[in-house]
Amino acid sequence: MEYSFAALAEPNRRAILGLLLSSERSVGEIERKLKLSQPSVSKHLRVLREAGFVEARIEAQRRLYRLRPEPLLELEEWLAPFRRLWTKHLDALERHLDSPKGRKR
Amino acid sequence: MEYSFAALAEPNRRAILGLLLSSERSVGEIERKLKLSQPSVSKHLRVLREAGFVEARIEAQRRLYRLRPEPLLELEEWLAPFRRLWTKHLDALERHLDSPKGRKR
DNA sequence: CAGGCATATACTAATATTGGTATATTCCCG
DNA sequence: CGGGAATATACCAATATTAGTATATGCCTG
Repeated sequence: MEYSFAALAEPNRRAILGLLLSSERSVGEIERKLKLSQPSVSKHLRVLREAGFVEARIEAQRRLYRLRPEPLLELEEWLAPFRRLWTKHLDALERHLDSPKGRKR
Repeated sequence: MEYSFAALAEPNRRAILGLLLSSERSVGEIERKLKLSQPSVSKHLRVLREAGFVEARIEAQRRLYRLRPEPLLELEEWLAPFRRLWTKHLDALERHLDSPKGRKR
């Protein structure tokens, strides 16, 4: 969890995840699609890999990267408690939380 | 969007959002609950404010901070396309999305 | 097996982020 | 109105992140 948000803070890394959404890709493909330098792509992929967002499959000299769901799922879970903020039933919910039991002080 | 992930990358800032989940809080309350220095809290709040995650209400010398849903909602939306990665009904879902109506291209 | 392709890594310089300390600002209250 | 409380900001030092350039590694193919 700690590394997930940091990994996603970089726009190019989010772009890479977006690319991988449709299919697995080699480093070179990512490089060309996003117009990044090869070392830059490799380094971003490393961060994403260490954070668990992607994994690589080796095919000859290529590395084919694909998404891994886990960290994204955790993101989803982190987000869950905040959903009530924009849920339609906000009013009823708040009234409930403001009831004697729900209050903190 | 650009600033959202960066803002969330910092653990103390996520902790602040967590605190605000239950109710609005003054800077001093946050400071005590999270055991952070006052300037540190103010600075994190600034980042959160500029990214749209919180807003402040002034009450005498206090600033009462509370959550704003917008950036979290955007996060949710950014996440949406990735949901299919962990959805149980993946197979059925894909078949549905591949049907004439659901297709993009 | 030599050359070339695909990818990773080391190193460096530039820039950004964070925490700390000191100070400024605003407002309340006696 | 003077002092103190609550918060913000400026400044600095330490550390982290990023892109770039050069180089290393591994694996095909002729």
